[in-house]
Amino acid sequence: MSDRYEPKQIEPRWQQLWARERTWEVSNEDDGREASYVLEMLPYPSGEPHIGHLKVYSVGDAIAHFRRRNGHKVLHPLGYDAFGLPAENHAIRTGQHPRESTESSIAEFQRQFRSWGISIDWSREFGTHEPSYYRWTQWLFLRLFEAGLAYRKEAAVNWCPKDATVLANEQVIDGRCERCGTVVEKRDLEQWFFSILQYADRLLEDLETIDWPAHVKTMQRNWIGRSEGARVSFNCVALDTDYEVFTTRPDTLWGATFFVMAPEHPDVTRLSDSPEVDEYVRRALTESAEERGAEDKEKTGVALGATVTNPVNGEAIPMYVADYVLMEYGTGAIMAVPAHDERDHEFAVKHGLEIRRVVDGGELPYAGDGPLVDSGPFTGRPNREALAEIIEWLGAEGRGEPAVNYRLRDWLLSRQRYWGCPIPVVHCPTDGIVAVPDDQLPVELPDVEDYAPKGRSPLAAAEEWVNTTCPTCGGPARRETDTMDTFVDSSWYFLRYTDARNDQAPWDRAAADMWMPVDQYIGGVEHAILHLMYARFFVKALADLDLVGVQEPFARLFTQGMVTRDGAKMSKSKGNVVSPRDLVDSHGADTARCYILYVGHPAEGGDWSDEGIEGIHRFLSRLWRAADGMEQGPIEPAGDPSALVRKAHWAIDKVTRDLGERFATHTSIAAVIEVVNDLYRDRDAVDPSHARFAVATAASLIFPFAPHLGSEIYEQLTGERVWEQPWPEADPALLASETFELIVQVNGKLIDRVDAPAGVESDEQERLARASERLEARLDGREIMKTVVVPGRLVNFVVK
RNA sequence: GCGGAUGUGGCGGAAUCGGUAGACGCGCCGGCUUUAGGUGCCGGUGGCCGCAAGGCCGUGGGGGUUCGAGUCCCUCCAUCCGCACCA
Repeated sequence: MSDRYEPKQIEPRWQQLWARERTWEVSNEDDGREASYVLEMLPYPSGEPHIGHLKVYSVGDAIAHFRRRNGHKVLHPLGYDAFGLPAENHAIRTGQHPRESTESSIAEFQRQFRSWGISIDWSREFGTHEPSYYRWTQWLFLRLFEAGLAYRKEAAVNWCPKDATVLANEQVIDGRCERCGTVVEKRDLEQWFFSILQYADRLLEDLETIDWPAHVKTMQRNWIGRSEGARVSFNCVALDTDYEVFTTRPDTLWGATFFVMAPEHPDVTRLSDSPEVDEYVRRALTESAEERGAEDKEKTGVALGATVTNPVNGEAIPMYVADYVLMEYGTGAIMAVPAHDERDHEFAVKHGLEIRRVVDGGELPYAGDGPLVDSGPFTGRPNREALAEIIEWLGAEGRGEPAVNYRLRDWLLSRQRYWGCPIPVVHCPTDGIVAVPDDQLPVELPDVEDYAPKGRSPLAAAEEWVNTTCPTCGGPARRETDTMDTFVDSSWYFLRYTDARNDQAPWDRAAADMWMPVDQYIGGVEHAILHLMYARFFVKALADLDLVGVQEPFARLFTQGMVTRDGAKMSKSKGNVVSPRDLVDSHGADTARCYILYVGHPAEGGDWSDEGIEGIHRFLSRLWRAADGMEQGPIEPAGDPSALVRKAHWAIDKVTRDLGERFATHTSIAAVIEVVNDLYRDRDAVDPSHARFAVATAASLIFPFAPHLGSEIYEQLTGERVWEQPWPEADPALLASETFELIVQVNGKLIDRVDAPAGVESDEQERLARASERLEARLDGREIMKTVVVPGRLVNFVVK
């Protein structure tokens, strides 16, 4: 053994041992231990791992190790989210098959993940692009299809002209494609959808049952966007048609002074053939979502020259077409109440329309509550109370009913792209859409010459593959050429890990029941909506099909903060990227892992500092040198416990609570540093057996963060494998010290500190405080009005 | 605009239940070791006044509750994140 800490010699040895002995593999057999499922979000293998990957696995691995040593049987698997656009775009540029580039990235990820020493059950590893995986993605799609939860319909969908594919609502950020930033267009296309909207209420209610960060729950609630109100019919005499609107404020019906339709509303052109309307609609439709949604956009619109009848007072109110009304929400038409809605107010002012107050209160537009005015039979009633009665009254008249609306839309899952899971259906001229029978799965992705999207899936060019026979009638039929959104792949992967090698079923029910739900899920907050909402929907749908026994996939969620450098996000363009590979090369995996967990609480962002990592490296070196020369033998401290032994017990208690209860990895590591510092300071005075105990304890406590060094030192001192040892327990008797520093205050200000015996009586504690010389000087003869004694802590004298 | 979070030394951060503000690390200063640099080890390090003893100030600003506030309440400011014409 050299006299220097050499991670390059220590780390590979342990990694090889763990691989050879398959240390982190777990079986699905019940062995009496509590089953615990710790999972980091599935990585997308592109290029090589970045610092965010190092962080998520450093956090997750610490939790997995901590649980194992606390008696849990831990499932901690890993795989790859291998389908997707970057690999395909790379293929378009270079002609290299996406499978090749993806698999070489996966190989690099595997190599680096192993070099980090994370405790993964590699026997359950897979990529979502492997036919043995996507066979079951297709199988699950068919179960949802049979249940009516996957369907095809024509709709105005988001189209990214650059990526030449449709996008889900969730993938459009500020009117732009999430991936490439191109302004998206609306196109009417027939597409596949999942009925996530049907699950909106359950997705909302069950948030109560899971332990997730509040802000993530809030984001999901806002995204679902549930609004309660009423659907109300307005009759249009000219066309003899009833138009329904959705409103959350039926109490303001008496204040409705006009009626507005979205430009996309099919009846707009029937209601008016004026060139002005025609021109307005045409312009609105060519505008991008971004332009139309611009913050300070004026409220434009054109009168349709027709009227509708307000059902509550029989009044004829004018109809308009205006682009501030959206076709996708509600019914594509609204009743406008300018006195009590900001947008309607703005429109009314601009177009000189009547503004009629019906709720008493502040300045118009007034969206608050108050007594109703000018509201027929409801005049004088508090608006909130009247609201329900108005809905009831509308119901009796046949003019309305209670209604709930959601912001959430059904999940558009088809993509006109190559590198994804084929949708397993065929189109038959006789039988229509026909599911591919289960025994013909997987429908394998064929090889093609040209990956470039041309407004239809590149798969359409694989004629031999496309032309097939109908499973129902045996006649000629064509395969579906769209592929699935990659979020489908990642909506069930955590179930596959429970039984990853099963070729008879996606998973064995008993295996899934044993492990699910994931006890601790760890990942970036950027998936707060997309992945986390889709996976929740999938599990609920699968529960309804009796394929799983849980309603929620992830019982607890931990969202890690982003690692920055110089306060900025790391990016190649800024040139401030820290590569995990270089770090492991220069300092070793243990140092890299510890540093990332030490800069701050892992839920917060942390700013990378090249000097900071040296500090952690120094600490691990000091720990290593403290052990250097120590022989194998017992680690129980001999004789009376010294301050150092007490300190070690204090650290055990601190790390157990910080790591176990609040994921506070930074203060956990700081506690171990303190033990090592104390040992160095006192090393000449300390009993050798106490020093051994301190070093062994430090090794045991640092193991979840620095597994190689922890194992190395622990083995050197004890001959044992630290991961097979139970998590250490602090001796409560050694946590309580015999004396404490009694704080003496005057009016809450610190005056003096005096030594006092632990467990001292209140009277005695006060007497000790009064004896302080500095107190006397400070009181300067003033009278003590009141004395506050906090046992075991302080005495506060209130004067004057 | 709505919703959420955050604000503490030169820097990252700690203070977990209203009770010693600044743990731990970086940086900086000093000492020892060393031919020297580096490494290592020891000590110091919130600001101001003071030779010292000691004193005063101090957790984004202002106000409040309390014997006592970084922590609770009100208000303002700043930064970050999410949503954004959702009727």
